[in-house]
Formats: sequence, C-alpha cells, structure tokens
Amino acid sequence: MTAKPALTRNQTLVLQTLTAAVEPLSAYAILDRLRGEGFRAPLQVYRALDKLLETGLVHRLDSLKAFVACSHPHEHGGEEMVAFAICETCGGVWEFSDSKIEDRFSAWAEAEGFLTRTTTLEISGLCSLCRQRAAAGEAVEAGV
Amino acid sequence: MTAKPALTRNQTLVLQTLTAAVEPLSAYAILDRLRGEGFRAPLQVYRALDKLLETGLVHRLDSLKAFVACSHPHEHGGEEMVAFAICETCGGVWEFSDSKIEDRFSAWAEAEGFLTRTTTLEISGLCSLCRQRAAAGEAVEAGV
DNA sequence: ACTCCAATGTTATATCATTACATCGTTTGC
DNA sequence: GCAAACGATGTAATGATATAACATTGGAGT
Ligand SMILES: [Zn+2]
Ligand SMILES: [Zn+2]
Ligand SMILES: [Zn+2]
Ligand SMILES: [Zn+2]
Repeated sequence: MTAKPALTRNQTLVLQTLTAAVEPLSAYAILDRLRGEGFRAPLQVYRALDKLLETGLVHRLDSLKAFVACSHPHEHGGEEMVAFAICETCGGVWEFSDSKIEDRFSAWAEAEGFLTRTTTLEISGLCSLCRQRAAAGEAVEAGV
Repeated sequence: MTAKPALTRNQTLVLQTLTAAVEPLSAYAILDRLRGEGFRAPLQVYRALDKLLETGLVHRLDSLKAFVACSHPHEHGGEEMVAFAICETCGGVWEFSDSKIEDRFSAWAEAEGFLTRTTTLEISGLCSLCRQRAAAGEAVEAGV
C-alpha cells in the first residue's frame, strides 16, 4: 500500500502559499512569503517544490520560471498530458487536459519511435476577460 | 517591401554557432564558443538571440533554458505552432509542426475566448536510437 | 542506546538574464 | 557638409534563478 506519505511542514507551507496565490509564484517569491514562518534560504523552497512536483501537487511553468498549485490534483496521479493557458495581462493560469492533444503527440511519438517522459505545453496570450478589457480600452483611446 | 534586413556580424556568428551545434546551447555556451571571435560579454549573445528569436531563425527551449537554430526557417515566417521533441540522452532535438495539434489548442482557445500569442510545446524523453541502445544495454547488464 | 535515513538548516556557489551607460557608424534632414 | 537621430556594439555591474556541499536534527527500527 504505502499510501503517499503526508507532507512535511515545509512542503505544506509551500503548497499552501501556492494555493493561496492567484498568480504563479517564483521560488524566491515563495521564500519571501514564508520568511515569517522561519524560511531563510532558497533551498528550503526548492526542496519542498521537488517533492511537490514529484507527486504532481505542483507544476512548474517553464515559460514563466514559476510554480502553480495543481488545479485538480486528484485527477492526474496518472500519466496524461496537462496543458496550461497563461494570461499575459492578469497572470491567470488555466490548467487543462485534453486527450485529443495527447493523442496527436502520441501519434507523432509512435511514428518516430520516441518515448515520451515529460511534456511542457503552455500557451500564452490574453484571457477572455482581459481581451474584452483591452478592446474597451482601445475604443476609449480611439475616442469612441 | 523592406526585405528583412541582413543579419549583423554578431547575429550571424550566433546563428552559425547554433547551426553547427548538434545539441541545444545555452547563451553562455554560445559565448564560450565565440570568444575567439571577440565575444566577451553575455549581452552580445543575448542581443543577437533577441533578434534571431524575433525573426524565427532561432527557438528557445524553455524546458532546457537553451537555444536551437530553426530546422526549417523558410516555412514558418507565419504563425503556426511549432513543437519540439527533446532526447534526454543524446540531446537531439526534433522540431515539428502539426496542424492537428494546433487545431486542438485552437478549439480550446476558441471555447474559452483565449487569444493565443505564443506557445511552448516541448516533449522530453528518449529518441528512437537511444531507446534501442538503452534496451541493448539493459540486456547486456542482465547477462543476456 | 545505536544505526540508519530522511528532512532540515546554512553557507557558498553556479547558472541564466537584464540594467545602465558609453561609444561608434550610418542614415536622415537641413 | 553637418548635426540630429538611430541602431548596433562594448563593458561593467547587477539581478534572478537554481544547485552543491556539508553540518545538524529527529524519528523509525533494531
Ligand atoms: Zn495538475
Ligand atoms: Zn487575463
Ligand atoms: Zn522553427
Ligand atoms: Zn537520443
């Protein structure tokens, strides 16, 4: 059985910090938010993140060099691909999993004999809300 | 018209270095290979890379913090999504563009009202050749 | 109590990227 | 021609991200 071991104090604090944040946080941003809890060095954060990344409770957004708490940790203990949409204006992140996207990559990998271990799927742009706000802003500037 | 301006000396050197390399190179690795050409500071590399990334002649692999020359620069002056498969053993990179993958992301974006600006699509694992070699190696270790 | 092992604490260092400012050469307007 | 404007370049310093190395602590198992 060996149910997944409970999180340690440091891991819990880091996960809480990420869960509470609305936007992705860098390791050093996490560190700053945990100084009150006694955190003093980057390694305390990175070590906790290592475990959290291993168990899938946290994801790293390579394009941002930042970390987010998983939106649905219960779901993908498995192996399915996860993708992220990142709003450049508000910093919001939407995590989604699309089996059809995975199928396409699998098809490519199959054809090439490539064995996939990890994937980085991130799209950056403007979320629906920021898009609307941007359009409204332009309209104002244009004197409409 | 304004045909795209010719590359400057620094840009040319950086692009040549990336093209000659078999694996992705970090900015500092590029710098080291160009010291003989008079390069002395990271900024010389980063500035050249900025332009090369803009024009699509070079890509950054976020998951590696490294850069590669584009495999088919003529093709995507346009806007289509590009994906990369990265072998963790030999460092090889395969650049491919799959309209079906793009269609899936577009479908998601359409549904959410998300406006895509840039994408990061990278899969890491073992290429066909390294996979075979790994299998052979295991066989040897097992005494077969 | 003793050993083992994982987590933690601490310092230093490695790696990646940008800011700030000076210089040089070309183009543009006069 | 000349000067302003601009882009590319050179150089130094700094910021931001991540890891190495080593000491210490605190159970779990014997
Ligand atoms: Zn997740
Ligand atoms: Zn937004
Ligand atoms: Zn390309
Ligand atoms: Zn390989």
